[in-house]
Amino acid sequence: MGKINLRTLASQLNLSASTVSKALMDSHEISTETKQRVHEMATELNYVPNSYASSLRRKKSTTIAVVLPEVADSFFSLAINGIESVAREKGYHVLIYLTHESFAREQSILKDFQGGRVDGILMSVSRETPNGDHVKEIAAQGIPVVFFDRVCEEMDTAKITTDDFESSYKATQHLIEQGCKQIAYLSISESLSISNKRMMGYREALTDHHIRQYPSDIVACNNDAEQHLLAIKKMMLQKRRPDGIVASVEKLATAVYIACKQLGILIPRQVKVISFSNLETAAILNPSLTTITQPAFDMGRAAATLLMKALNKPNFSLKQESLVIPSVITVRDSTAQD
Amino acid sequence: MGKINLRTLASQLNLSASTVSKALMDSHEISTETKQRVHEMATELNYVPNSYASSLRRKKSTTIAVVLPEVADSFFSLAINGIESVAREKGYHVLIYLTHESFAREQSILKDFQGGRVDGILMSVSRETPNGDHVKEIAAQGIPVVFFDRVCEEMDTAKITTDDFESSYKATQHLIEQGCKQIAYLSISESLSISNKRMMGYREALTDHHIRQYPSDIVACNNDAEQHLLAIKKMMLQKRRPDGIVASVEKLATAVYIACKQLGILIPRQVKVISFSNLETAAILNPSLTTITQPAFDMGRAAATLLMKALNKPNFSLKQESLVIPSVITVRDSTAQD
DNA sequence: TTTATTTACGAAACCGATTTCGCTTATGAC
DNA sequence: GTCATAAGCGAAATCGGTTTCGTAAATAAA
Repeated sequence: MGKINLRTLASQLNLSASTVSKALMDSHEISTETKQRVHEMATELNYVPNSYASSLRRKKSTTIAVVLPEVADSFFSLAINGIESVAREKGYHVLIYLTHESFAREQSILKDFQGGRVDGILMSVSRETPNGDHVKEIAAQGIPVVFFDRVCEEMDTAKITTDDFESSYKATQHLIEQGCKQIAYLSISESLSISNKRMMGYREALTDHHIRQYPSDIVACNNDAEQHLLAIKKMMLQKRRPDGIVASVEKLATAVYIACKQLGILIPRQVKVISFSNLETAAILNPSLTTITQPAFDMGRAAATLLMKALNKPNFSLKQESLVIPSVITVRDSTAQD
Repeated sequence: MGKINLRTLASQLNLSASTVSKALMDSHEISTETKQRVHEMATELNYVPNSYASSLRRKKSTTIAVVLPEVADSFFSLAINGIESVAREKGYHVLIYLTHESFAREQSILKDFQGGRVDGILMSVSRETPNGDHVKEIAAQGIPVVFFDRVCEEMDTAKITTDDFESSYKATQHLIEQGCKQIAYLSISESLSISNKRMMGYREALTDHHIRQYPSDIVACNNDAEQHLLAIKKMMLQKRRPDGIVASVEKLATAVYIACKQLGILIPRQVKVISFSNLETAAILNPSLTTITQPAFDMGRAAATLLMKALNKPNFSLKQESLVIPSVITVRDSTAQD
């Protein structure tokens, strides 16, 4: 039953395979009545075309890849939702690859794409990724790539980001307005553009408000969760303890909360916290968390939409198509004044 | 450059395509030196085999599908992590499909699998799914299916679940021990086995402790987030307001928190809350949330591992391979006594 | 020395849908 | 009535690995 292909279907109809194929593709070469007959028989026999044969012949797979560090993160899971929603609209399949922040994995994943497995790629690079050589290699094969959030600056293709610098600036400014005198920045990577842009926004805000900067106020959290917690605790136990913290990603905000809870440090009385975050629970945390909410779903949608354009419009270039969607700061209790 | 295939590679080596193919597959038919030469040339020319050609001929794609309701949920995202970790180990690719709780989508997704796109399927059915007919149809084509968490009871295949009944029983019992007299259960579906099993555990605990049950204590939350919130608020505003709540999924716990916040109802003083949840923020919520933590990552791993076995061991049957991994209750402040 | 077997490789079929090209018949133009 | 065109369909090539089968040379068995 489950083994009927184009040829067996054709023989049932006393037609040739080519005719049936054309009929199913609604070719003008085929008469309306034949198309009718073909469709009826196809549904009757429950014919489903073999996707690999089709992909092989047409050299396209209606499949896109999403390459990202992890999925257990509100930003990424929402972005995937956005991506999937447009992929489904357009009849595309979505392959998901997790790098777990490993550059080596990212490389081997991209390498595999040279086999034609996917028509296009959406990606958010790993924390370790030092450059875009591996991406350039497959882009050179004519496979379109759209970055979202964590981009490769050097690559000349579409990038969907949020206003990292500006929102980080505003976040820092908010802390200053709330009375913070010594503000720490929790970074996730030295090489990641978003981390650096957010750091620049933070720095510029400090400079503009004539607040002195200490190297120890920038804490690198480029390892696993346990290391983050240790680094944060260490920071909170030093003599010059910060009274404000800008966390560059969601994970670090929860780490700060846990660290403060363990150390008995009160938020926001002793330290105020603001974070880039898409946590659904932000409003019900103890205390509720002031967030810089990134437009995760929309970024996913925008990235996927651009990729679809690149795939379906022959001479559409991604080069000039970068897009910045602003984040929204939602003030809550974690940055409240006494 | 990026267009070299087996034949061009072969011609560079003055060998036939078949020889090169066998050499790359490490066939015993080929001499060691020839294999050496082939491999060297392959890496030099950066040869990557076309995955569709291979899949077509071998009738297998080293690709599995994961079909689930959504990804913006801690349980599912952690499960995906588990799945992906074993898929990667075994060299499998992972296609992700989101049903968004729609049965129609689930059907059309499964239908497409009849085209041979995937070798096996991991799935967690939608809230609406009334039966397993659509799954049976593709299982009948010889494609192995493993369910995780939200299973189709009627299907005779492997199912990875947690101890829904028992942990729900214990959760309810915990509320009773903490002094609750009227306990509500928030359901997500009438048809979903996990929702019903959890409800049965809840009921049996009430019965065993001689607590009278009212129909209004079981609140169906089978719609979108706004509807959940409304239903919960309505429940909390009725005369017989519950003093304890068992939430069957994570989403509903956050809805309860938000509802209580909006209504000025205090947790745990006025109502105690326990929920099935994998929220990383459970410990830092206000108040911290008592959870039934499901072994999400391990369930994903177990499901994927079984599927791999089914795919690679010819006469391995999934029928007797169901597995129950227990959940862990972590008591926190949301169920504290005064 | 002859026959049997192994080794190492190539030619060609194959997977199943798509697409080019060609052929026949019907229709239209003049 | 003749020639051009279009409509409708089929044969066969094609996509690029994989696999079967065959063959020549080398080695072993007799």
